[in-house]
Amino acid sequence: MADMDIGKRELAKNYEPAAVEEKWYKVWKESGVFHAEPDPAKKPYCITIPPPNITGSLHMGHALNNSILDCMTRWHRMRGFAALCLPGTDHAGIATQNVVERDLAKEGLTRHDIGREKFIERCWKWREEYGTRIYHQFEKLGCSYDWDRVRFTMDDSYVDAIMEEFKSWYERGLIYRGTRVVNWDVRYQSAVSDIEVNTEPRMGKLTHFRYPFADGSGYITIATTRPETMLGDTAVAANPNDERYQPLFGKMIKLPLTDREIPLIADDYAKPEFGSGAVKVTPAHDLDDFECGQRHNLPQIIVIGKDGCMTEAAGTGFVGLDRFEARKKVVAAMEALGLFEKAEDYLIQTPISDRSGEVIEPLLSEQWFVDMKPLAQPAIDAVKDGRIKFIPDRYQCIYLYWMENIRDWCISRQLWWGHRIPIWWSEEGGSKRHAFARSKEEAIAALGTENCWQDEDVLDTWFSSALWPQATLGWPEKTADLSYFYPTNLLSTAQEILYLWVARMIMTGLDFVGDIPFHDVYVHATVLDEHGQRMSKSKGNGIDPLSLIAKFGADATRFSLLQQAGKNQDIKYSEQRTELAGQFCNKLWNAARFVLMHLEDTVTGSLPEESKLTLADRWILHRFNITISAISASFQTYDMDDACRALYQFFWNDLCDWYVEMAKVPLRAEGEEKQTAQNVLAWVLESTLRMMHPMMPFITEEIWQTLPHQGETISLASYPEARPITPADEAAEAAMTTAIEATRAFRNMRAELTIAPGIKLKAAFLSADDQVSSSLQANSGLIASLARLSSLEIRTSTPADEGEKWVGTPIVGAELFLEIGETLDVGKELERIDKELTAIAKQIERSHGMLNNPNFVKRASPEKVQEERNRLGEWIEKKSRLDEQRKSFEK
RNA sequence: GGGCGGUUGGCUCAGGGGUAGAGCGCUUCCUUGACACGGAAGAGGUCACUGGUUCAAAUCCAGUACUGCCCACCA
Repeated sequence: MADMDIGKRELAKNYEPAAVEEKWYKVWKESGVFHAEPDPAKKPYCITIPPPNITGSLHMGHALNNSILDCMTRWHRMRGFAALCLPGTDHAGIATQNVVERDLAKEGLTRHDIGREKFIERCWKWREEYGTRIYHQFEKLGCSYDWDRVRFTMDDSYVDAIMEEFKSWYERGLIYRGTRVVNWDVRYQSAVSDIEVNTEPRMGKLTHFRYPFADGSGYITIATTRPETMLGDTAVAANPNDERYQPLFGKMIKLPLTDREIPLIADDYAKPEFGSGAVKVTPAHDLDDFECGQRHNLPQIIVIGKDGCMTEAAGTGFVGLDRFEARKKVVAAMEALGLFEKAEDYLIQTPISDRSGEVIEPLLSEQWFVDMKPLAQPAIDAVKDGRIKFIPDRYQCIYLYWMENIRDWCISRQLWWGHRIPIWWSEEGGSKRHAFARSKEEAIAALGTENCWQDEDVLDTWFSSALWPQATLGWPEKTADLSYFYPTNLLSTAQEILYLWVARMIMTGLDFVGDIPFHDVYVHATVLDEHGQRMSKSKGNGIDPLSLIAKFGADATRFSLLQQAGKNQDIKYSEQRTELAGQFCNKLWNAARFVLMHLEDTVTGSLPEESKLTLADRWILHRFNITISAISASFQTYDMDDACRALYQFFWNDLCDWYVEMAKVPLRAEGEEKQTAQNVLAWVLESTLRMMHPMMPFITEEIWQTLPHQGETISLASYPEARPITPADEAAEAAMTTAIEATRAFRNMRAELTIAPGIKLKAAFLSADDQVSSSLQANSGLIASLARLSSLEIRTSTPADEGEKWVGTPIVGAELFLEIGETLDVGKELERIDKELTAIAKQIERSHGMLNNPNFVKRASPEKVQEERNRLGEWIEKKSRLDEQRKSFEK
């Protein structure tokens, strides 16, 4: 290898990802490979990535999703689409407020200490410092995103979109002010939406109290899991059909611990079979009770305040107490009054705030809501009529079920970080008025008074992310981007934000832009730890994708995730998977080394003409063709796991294990034969790299650059396309199958008889099948080299018949023999034959069983029956030959 | 309580009416000029259970049992 040119091409023995990745990412980014512009000559392909929170750091879910997104983007880009993958971040109201407050706490401060304005400044400062960290992490993963178009949900133009959204819904009466029981997070002192609440079974008590009737005629027993709410009871309800209570309806009850009397009402919300059949009604602190209260015009008494402590309405004994303290005290007080009946252990489905982990307090409060029903219908239709497709399709049912039962959306949050609600208030003569306004000037104009103020609340984070696809492309302006790239093609995400986000994007897209926001919704698997547990900070079982990238490389990380991204199962992930993918990269690297080592400057990398190709050449080109067709089909349906499997098998088994081994013979030769092999090898490797590139961008670029290629970068090279399969392909496949099978059979005999691999043996074959015979003969050199044979000849009779020292084994259509002379170990050979005979006997039995079944012969298709007959014939033939061999060895 | 997945070799998973597949792990052999992060040859499974449909079921249907996820206001 003294040749300078070849020396230059030499690669290191092991693949070292770090430097390669940094180098190429920089090149790609700087040369504008990732940037897309509307181009009438091209078809658009667009993804707007799920914007991570500015508090976020790349986790396995991101790594998986963004591997998929980037793979799809790169695939389309290589196929000539104007491929845009648009990145951005979400201001993430609660999450960000949370971290900033924690940050403040380190200085011993709360947000109230510094005030709203200063606090928001701190939030912005956070976003400046940490809000774009994750971009760098996407770059590490190799994501080919258009960094010229990054968007943040609080960018000025994005805010314009939100204003437009709010204004439109407000003016159409879809946004309204309502007093409802909402999910109250006492830690953040804010409402949260239903979908931000998780129910968790927690052990608690079901407490039974006695409520005495006001007229002294005994008592009624009620059961509750939240005794402290009794202070706000305004009725007791029983089922109208409940005979026990029918005579008592309308009677008044003296509510203990208070000076109030409350009625016993009939409402079928009370289930007779539960507890005593009577239920206390607290309209201000329970959604059902609230609705029941509405039906009966009951007063609503708020006894638990926004801070989770008892209000004055709770009575002097309880005011100021924490709700859980109050619970104990109420029970004790009832006990003291002799009104406590019992408390039993009870598994309570407890609502927990997704963000703070606090027990949610249902609380009556005034909030802004969106009437969802009118928005939902078009979004239901768009999915039902197939304009939007869910993959896997089972998510369609889940989506439709939710949409058909949609509830109004509480959009106001009592937070500071977020989009301030663009509503201004004024008050005249005790009556409040409100109007939409983007600024104080607008508000004055709208309300006709300078004496006005803006609503204190901010919008739910999802109110802004609901606009993501259109707002990032310029809506409400009619931009060129919007008209070219919208609707986008793919939205890939985790299933937990199907409602929170996906459904709402569909609704806003249809409502504002008049078209769906994306065609495909791919819901990817959840990445679990290797024991099938959800990864979480508290469990400490999370795997950090950045450390995987550092250890094994971005390509290995991507490939290992894509490999497991099936449509049914969640992913049980262990670091070993990435390590294995890293070994795959190394294998690729070394295959490339091999190829480069054998390339000469005359190699063009273009395919030699058909007539010069060997069987091995024709076969590998056929395998490549099949593989590219399989991968393209899998990408089309988002079967990333299938695509990876096809790729892996082709590369490792077909290309490395067989083709490269077979190519070694002509590569050692001289002249045309050698050149053909070099060109085919270069062509196949170069094409394989392009085929792999969307999944493994870095290593493929690095190797591609050292091979004969066209273009500046593989990321803009064309993606290989499948061609129709020809009869010649099929012939090559058949002939190679025989050659491979023969090679395996010879190797197997050698191994079973423990013949040292280095020793070359004479081999022969016997075949009645012309095709098999000619194929074995034509490729005897190939087989001889792969199986380390000195020669391969055709025999017309079994060598064993002639008393020579041969051992034999059947393959499809032929019988193979190995001359082993004096080295034969008869015992081992008998063992080997017996093993084969046992296997054959099983097959014969099976075949016999089928063919002796008159129903099979009568009802199965004639082809199947014939197939089975042929099979049986073959097995019987093989058996008889082996039996003869066995006899000859027994002597 | 409803809905949806899963149950296939020791592990992780494909497959899917007609001879059970892969990777890892395991056993034996091999440092041969791409790669020991490698190569070759093996062992290993009545495809959760019970019924049904069928000439034929791991595969289709029904039910059961586990298991996971999503949804749900039973106090």
